Amino acid sequence: MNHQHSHDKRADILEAAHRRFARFGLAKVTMDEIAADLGISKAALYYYFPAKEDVFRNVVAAEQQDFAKRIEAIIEGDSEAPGKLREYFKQHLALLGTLLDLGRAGDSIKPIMRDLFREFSATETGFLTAILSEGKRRSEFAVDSSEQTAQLIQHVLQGLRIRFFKTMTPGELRSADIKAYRDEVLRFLDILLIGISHSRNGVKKI
Amino acid sequence: MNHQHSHDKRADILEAAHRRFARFGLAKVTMDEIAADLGISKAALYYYFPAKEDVFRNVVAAEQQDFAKRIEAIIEGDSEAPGKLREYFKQHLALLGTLLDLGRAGDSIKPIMRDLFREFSATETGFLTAILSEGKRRSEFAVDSSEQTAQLIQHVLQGLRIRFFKTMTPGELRSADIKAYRDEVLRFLDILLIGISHSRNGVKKI
DNA sequence: TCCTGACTATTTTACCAAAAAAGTCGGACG
DNA sequence: CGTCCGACTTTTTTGGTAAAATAGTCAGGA
Repeated sequence: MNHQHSHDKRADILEAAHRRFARFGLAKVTMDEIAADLGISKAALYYYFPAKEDVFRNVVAAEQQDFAKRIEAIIEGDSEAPGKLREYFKQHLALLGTLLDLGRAGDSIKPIMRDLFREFSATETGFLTAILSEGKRRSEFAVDSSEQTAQLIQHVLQGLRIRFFKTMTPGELRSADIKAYRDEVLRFLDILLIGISHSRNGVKKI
Repeated sequence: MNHQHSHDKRADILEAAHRRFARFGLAKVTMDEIAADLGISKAALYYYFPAKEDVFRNVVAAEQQDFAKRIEAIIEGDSEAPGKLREYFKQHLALLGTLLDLGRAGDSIKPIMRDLFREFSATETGFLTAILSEGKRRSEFAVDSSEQTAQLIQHVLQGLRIRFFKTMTPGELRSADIKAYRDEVLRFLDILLIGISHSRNGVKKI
């Protein structure tokens, strides 16, 4: 919208805040520190943002919007629906990696992150529904309800994510653990792709 | 097994404790109350159980063992593997319903429940692996690794469960919500059964 | 062996005061 | 006017402590 040469001050603040949040987490970053990083006073921050939480939300929302942009591009593309679903999963995992840093330092942050994810989940369901619907239209997927299936996929991803971080957060999470998580998500994707593929047979629903 | 404590006094205690725990949760039940229910002194409880937590663990473990018995019977049975997997899911949901009551009153209980579930998860993976392996042997299922797939299934179930209670526990959970959860698990089962069915085609793994 | 009453040890709760951080405001400066 | 600061007020977190509640122990009795 307004990126002329003059640095958008809000963007600067968001960037500085992002660095701090990624390193220490919401609770362990003070507004004074962010202000000091930028060489301005805390009061200046409050000129641009009404609250600390608002700064944090904007940092996360920015990442989510980048993700949304990438997914929209994928949906617009002309590959087949299964390929799009694969791409979606790939981007989803990338987003998670980015948000991983912001989400540390638990407890005080949890309700906020929950909010952020809940709001964004509607968007994600929309994307998944779009991909599934297209696949259905093109006879690449066979699903009863694209909406319902999209929601199931999202809930499984969310569930695996929550489960993962619930069992891992004690102690820093090693990249090996993250890889295990990635692998499991991709294994789910494989089963899912067959499970919703159009050319099914041999299984009777009871 | 038990000629230490002759009669079923332990069972009596477990039963009384179960009633209390199911109604109020671990944190809101005192040993004095359980003892009073049985008309004995608190010290008597400590004759049979070394700690309050141990009583709780035994209550939960009893339910899990009942579940294990039922699953073993199912595995021994002679139905087809997909049917066994369906039965497994059905029993799994039933177990969850039973444990639901015990698991209320959060925070103090969480690490204990986590322990209980974690220990039991090895058993559950074993059951799932057995069902999947049999299906594979009988050419009813096509899975690369029964073990890995069993683990994935279990993690998805665990994830959906955690996700569900994480988003629902504020406020009492209504039976309508539980039904939504059940439906989602069963929808996952449908996709899973197709996804691992032997007669797959038309989808290339990339 | 099974249990009790009376004990001790530990955990939870309530409270408060001090410190830290969030958030506000009148006014300066270009 | 839009941008920012210093000084201010308000809210939240922290730390410490005492009382209450509850877990857990023990010597001994039936």
